[in-house]
Amino acid sequence: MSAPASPPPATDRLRHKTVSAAVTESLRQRILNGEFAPGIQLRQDALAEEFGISRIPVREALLQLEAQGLVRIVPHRGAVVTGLSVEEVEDIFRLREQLEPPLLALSARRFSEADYRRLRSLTDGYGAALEAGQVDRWGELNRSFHLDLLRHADRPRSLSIVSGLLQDCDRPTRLQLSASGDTERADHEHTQIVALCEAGRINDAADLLQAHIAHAAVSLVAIYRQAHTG
Amino acid sequence: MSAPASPPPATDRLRHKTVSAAVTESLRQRILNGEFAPGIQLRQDALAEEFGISRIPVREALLQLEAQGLVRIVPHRGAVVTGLSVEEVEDIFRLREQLEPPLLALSARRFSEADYRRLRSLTDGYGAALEAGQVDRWGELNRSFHLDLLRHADRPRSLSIVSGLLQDCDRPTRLQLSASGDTERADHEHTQIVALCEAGRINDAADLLQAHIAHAAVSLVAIYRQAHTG
DNA sequence: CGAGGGTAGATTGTATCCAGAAATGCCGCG
DNA sequence: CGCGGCATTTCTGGATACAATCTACCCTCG
Repeated sequence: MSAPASPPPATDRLRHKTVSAAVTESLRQRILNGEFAPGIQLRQDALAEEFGISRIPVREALLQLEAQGLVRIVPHRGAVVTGLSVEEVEDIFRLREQLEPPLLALSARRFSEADYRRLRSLTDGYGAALEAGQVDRWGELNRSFHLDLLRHADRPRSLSIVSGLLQDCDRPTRLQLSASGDTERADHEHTQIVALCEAGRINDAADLLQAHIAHAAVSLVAIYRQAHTG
Repeated sequence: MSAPASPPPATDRLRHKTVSAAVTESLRQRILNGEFAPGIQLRQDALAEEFGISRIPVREALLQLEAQGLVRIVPHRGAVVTGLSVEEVEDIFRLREQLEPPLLALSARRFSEADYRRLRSLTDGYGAALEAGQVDRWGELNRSFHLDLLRHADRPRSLSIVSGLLQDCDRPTRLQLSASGDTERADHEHTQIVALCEAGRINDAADLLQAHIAHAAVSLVAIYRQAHTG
């Protein structure tokens, strides 16, 4: 679409440093948004023409996406968008249950007033996005919230892993949003976790976080299983 | 592949499907072996000339390595080999302590006689590599052993994460090998873990695995800290 | 003599082009 | 009428060439 025909405009509003990075981000968003469903084959030529660029940045973007696990590249056969099996979804949520609560316990002790303000603004935006029905917005806010909760845990590798898990949760979670109605509970739990941290009840906050993840897991797995069997 | 002298032996005996994959593997091995030390800048042109290929596969290889966390690419400034800080090493071992034992408990119940044979052959090769002083061989064997222990846990994402953790342990662990002498204990612990599994004492095996990882962690962190302060 | 700017070199990022492999369709044969 | 081999066609992988950017050195000016 939108035949660019203008090299200087700095890749529209994406003022990324390189075209590769911009394409990577764009494709990532589109995959997470479901515009590219699992199983879809991404052809380099078509994408390059659509972006108005050469195939080289597209190939590098696909390489990065493969490393993130969003696509799978088979030699000489191209890149296909990956889907998550029920087992993978269960595994991801189990890992989150196992990893996030102890990290929260470490992180919560170092929260400053600015951190609490930021967390509250995220929960507020979360509720607003819910009412406005902005599903894609919600996913990004949820991920930011959970990562912000653990920000001060000072465990770089753990945070990197959790960040990847959250990204992979993001896709199927949007299915849940459209189908299920327990997003208000999630919102309430988010708010309560922050309140417990601020009250110094860190262990209770960690327990609630675990329960929060478990809640999301059960409803999501149920929906996911239903979608795959029906 | 037409021009350069000898097409097939270009990437030694690595008969990978694509040149990119071959270069990726070769560079990965060299970084893990310490041939490319942290902080070293990898220049695309030099690598391309050395391999007798163009820069394109080199770029794609560097992209993949960046995704694996082995190098860091800064736009217009090239790729530098990353090093692990003491905090990262501690974090990685803590994650292994947390993740591997429960996975072993799940996996051990499904071990077949063939699995035990394979595990024993790995521990045997491990000891042989120790005596022969083949440090690089040891790293690969150690990683294979730990992954084989968890192979039947049926947790795809967990295994993928642990695999990454093991790879990152590999580099600093080789420092430990040259300096410390407690590799025999590691070998003994490996053997004992397998024996406990075979005896059906799965919980004991999981406990020993955790202790095994903790042992490696304390000696490695000590050496690592010493190397970084001195 | 030191600091700032400018130019030249090197290095990365991107586009265009060619070769090889895989999928597809067609034709001939059983 | 169905199946297998073969040619075409399409797509990806790689090489070469060009443009943009950063770095480093040197020259000039205060």
